[in-house]
Amino acid sequence: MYDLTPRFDSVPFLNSGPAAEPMLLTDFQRKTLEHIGERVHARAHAAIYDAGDRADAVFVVIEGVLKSYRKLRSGKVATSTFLFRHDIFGLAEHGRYLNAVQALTPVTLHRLPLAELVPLIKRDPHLQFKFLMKVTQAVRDAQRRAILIGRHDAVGRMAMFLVMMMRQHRLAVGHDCDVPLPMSRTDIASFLSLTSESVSRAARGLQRRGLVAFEGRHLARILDLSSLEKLAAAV
Amino acid sequence: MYDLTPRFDSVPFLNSGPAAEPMLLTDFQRKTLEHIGERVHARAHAAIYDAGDRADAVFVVIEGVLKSYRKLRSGKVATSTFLFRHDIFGLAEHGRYLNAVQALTPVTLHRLPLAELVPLIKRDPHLQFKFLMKVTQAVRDAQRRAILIGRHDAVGRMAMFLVMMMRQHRLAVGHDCDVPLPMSRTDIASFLSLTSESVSRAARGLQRRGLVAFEGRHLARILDLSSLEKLAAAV
DNA sequence: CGTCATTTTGAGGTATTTCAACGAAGGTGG
DNA sequence: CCACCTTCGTTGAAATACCTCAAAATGACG
Repeated sequence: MYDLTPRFDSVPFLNSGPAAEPMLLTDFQRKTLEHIGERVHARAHAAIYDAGDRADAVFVVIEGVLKSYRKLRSGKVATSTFLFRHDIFGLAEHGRYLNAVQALTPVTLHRLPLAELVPLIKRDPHLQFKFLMKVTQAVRDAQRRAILIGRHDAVGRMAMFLVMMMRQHRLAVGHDCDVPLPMSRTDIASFLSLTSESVSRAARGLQRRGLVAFEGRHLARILDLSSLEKLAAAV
Repeated sequence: MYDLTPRFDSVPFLNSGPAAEPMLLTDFQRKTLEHIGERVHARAHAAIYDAGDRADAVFVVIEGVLKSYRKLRSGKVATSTFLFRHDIFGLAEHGRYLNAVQALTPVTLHRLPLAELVPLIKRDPHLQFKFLMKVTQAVRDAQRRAILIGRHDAVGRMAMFLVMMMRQHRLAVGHDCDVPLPMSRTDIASFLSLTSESVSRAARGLQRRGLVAFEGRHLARILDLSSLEKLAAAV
């Protein structure tokens, strides 16, 4: 009647909330994955793979931060996501990676060869379901980012970015007003589809309004969270 | 060692190309899905569900076109995707739909209750894998759209949109220069993160340059495909 | 400690957004 | 079936915001 061919909105499936089925692997699943995978270490600025490389594995971030980006014909780079602990990456099409991935800090990865992973998840539907949840979350994030980029004001986009980074950091560290920004302003700019000049001005604008204090280039101290969130939510 | 908690870049998995494992359902899988699902019909402009509704099913588009959108606090609507034949939708979080979905034309849907679908795909890993491929494709599309919106020129975005619609149409009809546009200019505008005025001007600009001829509001005749694609690719 | 890339700051250009009004289309009721 | 009304779409002119180009300042790295 119908085939599952191309794109689609969204995706479904379950709640994916803290309350619902937690997306934790069971001990057995974890052991199984570690069995087929291998640890990979990389230094800051190291390239994990380039766009167009033959896609033979997916990776799980164990430690460190990376960026996933694409070079456009115009020479600009479009950063699609920043990757943190527990994130998975390796999006491919026609057997080739779609994005390039580069380490921003020293990283430890778990490399899962597709030749082993695909048969494994085809044998273990519950493990596959964890991956399905992860991919679903990726769709949610991508939609959120599309809304973010749709905004036309630079400071609003910067505010949303800081809130994103804060949430990301809190998942790991808990409540904290100091948000580390491992990426460069240029990276932030390409993620927000702005020029680095606009990012600089937006950051200065937030600081002038007393919402954030930037200490150096890799730390943002949130001073007025509620105002920042109000600004970020004012889409 | 790590849990599969939140977001991640991308996603992996296989080629998903015409050559590779075709994303067609086997006869058995199709029959199984039809067994748990039910047909749903809706008229044009009918709401399938609203954002925040309890998410208890996902849908497959059998016939017709829909839009998936989100109302923003500012009153603007952000259209996340248009949904065509074979597309799946029903993205949820914490048990609630994230987007609202509305029919643009009369539609026929296949409604798959989660209470039945989830156990089914947990029993049938090969069927689940088809869904995994679909979700992966959604991530690809969302990334592509993010790049699209990142462009700062309205005519370029309009060109990309027309190329997208053309490819979508060709999947169904084959080679054809007449591209139907079931959605309104306002819908296009909110999909491209532009004002409807800008869409109107961009359309007029493309027509003036002899690339496209708009016949009425719901048909675009592609006159100079190569130039249009060149414009769309000039990111 | 010196070099070099990144970041910041400034001024001007250009694009889209806004605001406002007209024209066209679609849907409803008589 | 026609007329009315409401919504959507188009066009014009002005304002705002970002981008571009250029140069100085900061910070990173060997």
